[in-house]
Amino acid sequence: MPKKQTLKKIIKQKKEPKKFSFFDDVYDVVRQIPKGRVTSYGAIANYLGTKLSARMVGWAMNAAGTVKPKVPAQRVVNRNGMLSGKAHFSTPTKMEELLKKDGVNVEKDTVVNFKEIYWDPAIELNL
DNA sequence: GCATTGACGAAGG
DNA sequence: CCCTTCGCCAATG
Repeated sequence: MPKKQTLKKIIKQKKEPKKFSFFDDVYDVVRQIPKGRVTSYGAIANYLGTKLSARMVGWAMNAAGTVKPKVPAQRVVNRNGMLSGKAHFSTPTKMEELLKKDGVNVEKDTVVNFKEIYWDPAIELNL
């Protein structure tokens, strides 16, 4: 995991032959989310130094299911702890099921005790 | 190449 | 406290 870097720099990298892009970075972080914990798009964006571009994180997740080592996108929710992306899973209930399997209680498309199991990469990975 | 959209988030009314 | 607007930037038409 590289240190914080500006999105512009990441974009620049994207131009490089190297395939390391913003998305790969996002995937990498998401894969490090411990079981039973969740985080938000904004937190990841913040960790990558682009906190104002949380949308890009979500956009990156859009391809999460298409990449090789599948990304546990179910552990990534919006700032309210709502499963905003559940519609993008194979089935609308898949995300919830996966979370519950992780030991995360979900109620009405929202993570219970979200704040308590919240995992912030910028803090946990502390850079 | 401009316009629209999007799994977000903060700020303003 | 709910709703709207704006910023962010890649992808898509």
